[in-house]
Amino acid sequence: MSEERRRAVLRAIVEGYVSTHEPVGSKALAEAHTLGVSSATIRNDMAILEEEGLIAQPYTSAGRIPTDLGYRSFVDQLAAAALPDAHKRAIGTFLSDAVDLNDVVERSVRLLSQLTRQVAVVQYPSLRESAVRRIELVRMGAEHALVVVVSADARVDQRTIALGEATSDDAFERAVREVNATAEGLTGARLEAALTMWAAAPDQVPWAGAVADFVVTAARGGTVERVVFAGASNLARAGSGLEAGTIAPVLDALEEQVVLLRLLHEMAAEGDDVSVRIGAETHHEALSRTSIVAAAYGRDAASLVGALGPTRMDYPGTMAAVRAVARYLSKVVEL
Amino acid sequence: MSEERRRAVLRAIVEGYVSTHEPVGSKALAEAHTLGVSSATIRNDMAILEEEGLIAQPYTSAGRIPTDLGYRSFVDQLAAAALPDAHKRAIGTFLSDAVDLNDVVERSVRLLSQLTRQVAVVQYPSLRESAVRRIELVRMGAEHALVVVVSADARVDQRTIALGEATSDDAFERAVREVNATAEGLTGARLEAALTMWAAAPDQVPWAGAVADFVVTAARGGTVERVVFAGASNLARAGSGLEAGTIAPVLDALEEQVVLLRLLHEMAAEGDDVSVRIGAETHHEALSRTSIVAAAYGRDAASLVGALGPTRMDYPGTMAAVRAVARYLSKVVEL
DNA sequence: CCTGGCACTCGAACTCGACGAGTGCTAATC
DNA sequence: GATTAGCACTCGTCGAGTTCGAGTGCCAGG
Repeated sequence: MSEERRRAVLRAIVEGYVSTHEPVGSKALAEAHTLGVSSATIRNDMAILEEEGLIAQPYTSAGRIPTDLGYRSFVDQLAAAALPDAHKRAIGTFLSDAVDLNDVVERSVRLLSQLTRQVAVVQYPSLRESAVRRIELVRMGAEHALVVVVSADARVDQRTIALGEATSDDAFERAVREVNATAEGLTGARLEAALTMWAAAPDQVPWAGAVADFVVTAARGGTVERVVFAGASNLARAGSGLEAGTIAPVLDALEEQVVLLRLLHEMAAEGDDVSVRIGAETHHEALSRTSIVAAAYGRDAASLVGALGPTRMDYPGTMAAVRAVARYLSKVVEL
Repeated sequence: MSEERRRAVLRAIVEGYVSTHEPVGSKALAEAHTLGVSSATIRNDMAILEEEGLIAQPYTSAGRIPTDLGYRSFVDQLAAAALPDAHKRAIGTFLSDAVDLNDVVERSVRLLSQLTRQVAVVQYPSLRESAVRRIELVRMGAEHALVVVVSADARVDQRTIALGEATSDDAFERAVREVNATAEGLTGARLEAALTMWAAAPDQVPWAGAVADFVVTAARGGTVERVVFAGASNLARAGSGLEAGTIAPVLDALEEQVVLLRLLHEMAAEGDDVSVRIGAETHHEALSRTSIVAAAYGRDAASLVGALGPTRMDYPGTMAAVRAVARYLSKVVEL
């Protein structure tokens, strides 16, 4: 039954290449004697694996390295690995005393980058519709004001608006009282209707429309999606395996957010426990030499945590760490 | 008067090296005939400059490159350069429609990284003591609550606190009313006194102390200092001039914040319009191959914007861009 | 189906020499 | 005294040539 041994050969090649960063040859594999066959046999298996497109030779007489497809096959056959105890403890102590959402996200991303030695990525929890709890308006200079909306699910959104023309203190205070009275406790369509009516009142302040608009979008689930990352230096560190030229585009992609967000959304749609994109599977030029391991967390599993690194990464370890951090984040965020 | 010409030679070497990234020799300099003397004369000048420690040879028979000291001397003699019109326009359009403080900072840092083609750094405006305008408490699950403090100067601070034990809705609502009545409009010592008294009241909720503490720190000027950066890819891009191994430590330093903040503080203390640290002047191993150009902005010029790049950077251009962005930021933030 | 053996391939690493950019020094010139 | 022209010298870069060996594919025998 050589089929099974071929899988083992592939696994050995992936593991060997990941740890040494060098093409692995049949002889070395035979001498590791975990396979129990001679190098010649391994060579035959290799020839078949190569034909199947799972491994490749950088040049004629070198050892083999896995292709994207090879990693894929390897990953698909992977049983969930356990996370080292030390790491489990790290997660507990690291995240337990976070003081607010920002802090939770910040700590998570740092932690994950340290556990995986990759670039860690955390998407801010995506938010559901929520009732308005309190609206605050604060003057900034003569012509602007800051609108702060606190939602019932403990979120705070803020935005500056232009007042357009001078507004008396009285009118200002009245607007604050009124908008609170109008919006408090409402959601969705009813909120929108109430606010539109309020803004349209005959002697209303001219900037009431702007306030109403913002309150509605804030209640609808916040303003924009954001992802934060940490551990960028892991890309550049010696032995990351990324050539000098390929790291700048990756950093760009990370900062650009848009690309990354789309990719994370796609991965969320796959619905697996932990989802992996390898090399070209990211469908993005800049990331064609990197892989992403991501897992959903939070209410409705609507947001993602992930780790990004060279295709030649430690998949089992990374997957375990990402999974664990995602679970822990879920606990914290679902409060 | 050869002293003056020697300065010109140094300037030419710096400019040449910055633009070509290659050591510049006496012959090339003579042929550019902006100096009007022969290569032999230039060689003599070079020998003196080398003795003064302003330039160095990578190896015996190569051209010269400026040392940190050489750049320093070059920078100190620099007259303020004008910013290209195109860049001025860019600043206007880029920053004009920011919707809140985060947005302003985010846009600024992006913009500056594009203008300078370096890593841009913006420290969040540091904050002064300010009166409390409104305190909001939102329950999160059974055991936690979020405290939101809106200050009179349009800042919003938030933090989760543990409730310790079950609190009835009535007690919760009463606490909100009371703490607002107690704190509104107050600052500093009076605020602290009022809140301590409130928290110490006989039948007070057990978590009143935590709320009081946080409100006081929030009013005192916010929680922590933060700096954001953008354009990290500029470090890695081909021709940045940083060797492969030196960029990981720089990225680490950027993410670590602490180092960077300390450095920025030191630079702020110098009080110049635009302040420059070159190479080893940063007093930090990881940054010993990079320079930082920074300028203060905001009320009391208490926060900094800056650009960080290889010591071999375009100082006049970078300084002009940093200065311009700092001015613009001041306008926006001082509203 | 596995294994030992063997001829072959091809990149890495090294040596070698030609080349030339750049230098420092000296003596002549303004 | 400052500048210049000339010249011998240094030393890194570049390309060609060479060796070395890891790794391969294939074949014949178990």
